[in-house]
Amino acid sequence: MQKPVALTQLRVACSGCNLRELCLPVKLTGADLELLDELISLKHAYQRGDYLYRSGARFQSLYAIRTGFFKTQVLHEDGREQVTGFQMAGEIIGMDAISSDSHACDAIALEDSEVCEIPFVRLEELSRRLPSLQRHLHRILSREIVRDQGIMLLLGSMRAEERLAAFLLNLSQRFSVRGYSPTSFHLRMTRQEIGSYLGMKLETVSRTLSHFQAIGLISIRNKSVELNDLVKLQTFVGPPPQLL
Amino acid sequence: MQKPVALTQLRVACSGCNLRELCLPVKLTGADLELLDELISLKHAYQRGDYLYRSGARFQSLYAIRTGFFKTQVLHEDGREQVTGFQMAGEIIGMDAISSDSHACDAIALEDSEVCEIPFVRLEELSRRLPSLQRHLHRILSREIVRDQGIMLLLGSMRAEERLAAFLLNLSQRFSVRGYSPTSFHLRMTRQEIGSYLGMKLETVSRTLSHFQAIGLISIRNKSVELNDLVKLQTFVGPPPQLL
DNA sequence: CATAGATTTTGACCTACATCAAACGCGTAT
DNA sequence: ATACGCGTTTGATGTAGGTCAAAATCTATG
Repeated sequence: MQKPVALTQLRVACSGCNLRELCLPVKLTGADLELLDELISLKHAYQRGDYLYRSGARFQSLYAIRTGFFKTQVLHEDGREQVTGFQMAGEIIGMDAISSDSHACDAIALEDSEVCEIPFVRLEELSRRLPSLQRHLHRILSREIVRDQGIMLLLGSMRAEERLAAFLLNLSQRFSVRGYSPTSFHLRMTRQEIGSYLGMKLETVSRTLSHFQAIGLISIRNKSVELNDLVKLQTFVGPPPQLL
Repeated sequence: MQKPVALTQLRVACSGCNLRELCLPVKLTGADLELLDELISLKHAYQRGDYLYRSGARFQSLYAIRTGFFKTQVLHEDGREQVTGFQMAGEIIGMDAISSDSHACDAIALEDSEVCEIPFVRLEELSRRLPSLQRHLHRILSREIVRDQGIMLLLGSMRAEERLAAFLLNLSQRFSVRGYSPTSFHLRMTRQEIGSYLGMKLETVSRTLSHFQAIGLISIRNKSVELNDLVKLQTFVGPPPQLL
């Protein structure tokens, strides 16, 4: 079931990684960066559908996504699932597991992906020696908290149209930061997964996307989206005009 | 507006605090605990309605709640608000601010409260020297992430009845850990605040509570609740029986 | 302790979204 | 090429919870 194929052990380390600016090494330089390189030597490849980790599994490492796309989900014992996030290159995953030494959610590859393993005990050691790394680790943890709060706002107080608009804009922004087009991209997840993430049914996702397309806001065919008007899309995040 | 009245500077420090087991000092002993004491010397008192901090304010410290009750909320620019949590004694608040050096939410006292200020830079310094403190800080940050994921599950995939049952059980459990009755307590928040937190309108909160009372599950009068059957309440968290 | 304002409850009605169902498109295997 | 299966779209209908409104109750203040 789990297929962590150890990839090239070639030193394609942080110092040479083009995600340096986004990922864990932010602001590290020279000798400090080399110390981090030593720590993060293992790369693993995952195929679409593979689990990076499962809920309940013993916690040992954080993972930095090098390439590809993951989703994280929590399962309620009654079988209901909630997608808690979609992660892309440069993002760190697995932080929920620190609190209990075991993973609190599943992480599943949505396409063929590569991750760097970050043994957490060693990361803690190193961050004791490098204050700037320590600070950055804290920022990453905190950023996750802020992200989650944003999703609470979305789930707790937005309507379906707003949620979907916010979702598309969020993806757009993240692709943009990574040098991809902010207006044209592939959704790696199903309507069902989007729906789970946004607290709505897949049919509602589909209908709402169709509606956006009908009014010319987006063009969508299967998993390819084109955002035709980012500014107008932004106005959909917020109460309908007549209520202002 | 903000009234941080510096309280007694008497050394009512961590080492003598009865929240020691719940709060930041977990597992610290002897000399290490004294180092933490030095750091956390400032106590502040807040009255009901006071802001502990506001969204956008510069980040300097985390806060440990000594006594009282707070809520945190994020405001959407259009005025909608989402309550993101209710915090009680022994809980650490303000961690969302680490990522951007400014607070991402408001924290407001729901009753007269006291907090210990934890200057974050100094906490980082100390946690570089004390691995067990470092680990605990990471756990606290991670625990917040897990908590938020639980709320996502709640908001994204539960019905009103389930959310409210889960909410009451969560409070029950937290009071219990603190030595208070798990079956009889005061809600410090309004129906509106509960509703905001749980993603429903105050009328729905009120109706659902009335319903729980009608079937003998709880007794509620204003803000005093009595949980008459914790086990049965638990069965309300989960899909309705006919779907199993 | 009287009054005003907030909070809560309850009722009647409405709507956004869910549910159920059918048809369609597309990728993959035979 | 054909068929199977999964994901998606679209339509028809149902309902949980929202909205609006009024009454009841609580709380704070002079």
